[in-house]
Amino acid sequence: MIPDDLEVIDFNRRLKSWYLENHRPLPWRETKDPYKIWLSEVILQQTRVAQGMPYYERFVEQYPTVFDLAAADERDVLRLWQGLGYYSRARNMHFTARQVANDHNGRFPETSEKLLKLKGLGQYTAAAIASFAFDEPVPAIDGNVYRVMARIFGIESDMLSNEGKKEFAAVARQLVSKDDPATYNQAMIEFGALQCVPASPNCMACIFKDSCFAYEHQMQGQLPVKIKKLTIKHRFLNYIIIRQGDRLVMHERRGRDIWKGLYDFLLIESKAPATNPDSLTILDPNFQNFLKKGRLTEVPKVYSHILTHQRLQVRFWWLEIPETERIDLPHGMAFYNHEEVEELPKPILIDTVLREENYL
DNA sequence: TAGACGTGGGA
DNA sequence: TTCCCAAGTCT
Repeated sequence: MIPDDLEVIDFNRRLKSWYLENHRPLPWRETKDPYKIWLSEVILQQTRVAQGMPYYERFVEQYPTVFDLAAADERDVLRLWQGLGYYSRARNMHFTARQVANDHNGRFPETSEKLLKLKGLGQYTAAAIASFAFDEPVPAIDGNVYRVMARIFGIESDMLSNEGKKEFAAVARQLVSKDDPATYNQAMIEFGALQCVPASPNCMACIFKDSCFAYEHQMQGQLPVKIKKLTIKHRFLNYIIIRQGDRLVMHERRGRDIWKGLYDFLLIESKAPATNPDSLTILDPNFQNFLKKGRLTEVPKVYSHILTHQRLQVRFWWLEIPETERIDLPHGMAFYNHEEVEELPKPILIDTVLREENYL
């Protein structure tokens, strides 16, 4: 199971030659700039290359250096991030940019140990940056690498458990090339992404088919072992889009719920689908007040939005307030004109609805 | 430390 | 439709 030194040398030689012939030319691989490498790594956390690529291009364009990102408003950073998901990545990235700019003269720490102290950088990302930008011989273990190691070396422990992670890390430390850790880590990741894919890998075309544990035992479908218990919560969200002229009432989401830092509308959450708005007045006294001042129209379509741990069923109502009415908004809520609404960071669901309703 | 955190794509 | 997955991290 644990490879000996000779096996490690052979493995590295084969892997590197595969990488040199087969890797994709990705922009963040053309640079040693730790800032750009960091941007790409954060963007790619739990994200496919195809999905992250346009965001990477836009961030580099908009914020060419860590100082540019540090100088930006968090709101604008979130807006540029809109649609990528896991928005804490954007908030942490912005925080870290300011820290690097202000406390480190714009220079990123050069070891994985120090990088690990920065917000938004865990074991994987710290190792990735340390090896890619500074050639530190540390293994960067992401989902691809877990899969490659589990299959080739037959590691059957749960990659999501702490003991499992330790076992993988121990093997990974043996494997990582001391001469060229940057290429080694890129190669492991790329090999997992292109050849040793999660579903139906083409093992006939694999350079390791003569020595792969999973192939030998036909366990490609069982490895790696991931034991996850995921409970899906169903929620019913009812949004009142208060509108006066071209202005909408929006507010920034705070607290521990989803979409923190993003903007949405007056939200009334119910325990069951709310078919008539009257039932919502009981749940929200503010709504009752607004209702008297305007005209309510329902958006007929019911939206379903799926998150990792939640399944959202969402309804929208427009509440049109005549220009002559003056209304008091609850704390944190404000009117935003058309241009401002466009510029605000919003959950993709909100953006979609505003487009489908021909507001944006 | 187990659970939470987005979105889109493919089988 | 439903499920799983995708360059993980935070609390």
